[in-house]
Amino acid sequence: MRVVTWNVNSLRARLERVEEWITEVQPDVLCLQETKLADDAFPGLTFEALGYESAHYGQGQWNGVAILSKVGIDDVVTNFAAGVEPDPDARIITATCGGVRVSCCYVPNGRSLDDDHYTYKLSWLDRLVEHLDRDSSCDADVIVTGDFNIAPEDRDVYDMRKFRNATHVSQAERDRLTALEQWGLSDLFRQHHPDADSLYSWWDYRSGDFHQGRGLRIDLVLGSASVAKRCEWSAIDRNARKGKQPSDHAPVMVDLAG
DNA sequence: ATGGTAGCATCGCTA
Repeated sequence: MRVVTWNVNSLRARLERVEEWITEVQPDVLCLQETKLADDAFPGLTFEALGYESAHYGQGQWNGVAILSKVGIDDVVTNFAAGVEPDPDARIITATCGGVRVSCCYVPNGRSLDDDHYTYKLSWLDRLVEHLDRDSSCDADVIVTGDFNIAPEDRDVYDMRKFRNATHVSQAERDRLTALEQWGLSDLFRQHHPDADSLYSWWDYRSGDFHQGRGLRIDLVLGSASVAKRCEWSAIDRNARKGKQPSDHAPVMVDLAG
C-alpha cells in the first residue's frame, strides 16, 4: 500500500500536474494540503475517474486538505476530533483507508517567533496530540502526515545560519514533534534514510532555491509502531518539483507491506 | 540586511 503526502499549493493551479503524477505513481492513498478550494469546488469527479474516492475539507482561498483513496475511505472526521478545541482554519482531515487511520495535516506556518501565528502553531500541535488521543489508538495502524512546517533536525535544513531565531527549527516546535513521537509515531522517511542529509521536501520559489539545493524537509509521514514495521520503502519525488508550474513542495511517499 | 516568486478573493496578504 503506497501512501503519499503532497502540499500542492492550490489544487486549481495544480490539477493537471496532480492528475499526471497520480497516473504515473499510482498511490493508494494521497493526502493533499493547501488545496485552497471550497468543498463545492473540489474536483472529486476528476479523481473518481482516476479510480479514487475522496474527502475534502476546505474553506476557499487558503488552507484546505483532502484524502484520496483507492482502498476505501471511511469514518471521515474534518477538523480536530470532537472534544478538542476546534480550529478556525481547514487544516486537518482524518479517515480510515485500507485499515489505516490517516490524519492529513497542514500545520500553521508560524510566520515568526514573535508573531501570534507562532503561538497558534504551537497550540495547533498540542491539539493534534489531543486529537490523536481521542480519535486514534497508538496500538493500531495510524499515519499522521502532511506539511508540518517543522524541520525535525538541523540536517533537514540547507543552512542553519539562515534560520537563527526563525520558525520551522525552534526547540518549541521540535518539542511538539517529540510529543508526537512519545504518542507512538515515528518518521518513516528517516527510518529508510538514517544517515542521509540534504534531502528536502520544500524549496522556496524565490532565488532559484530548488536548483541551488536550498530546501527544508518539512513534509513528514509519521507512522505508529505497526505501520513502521510494515514500511519497506520511502522516498521524496523531487522530480515533481521540476518543470512548469510546480508546487513548491515535493510528494513524500511510503510503501507498506500488505 | 534585503529581496527574491507564486497564488489568491490581487495592488496586500499568505507562504
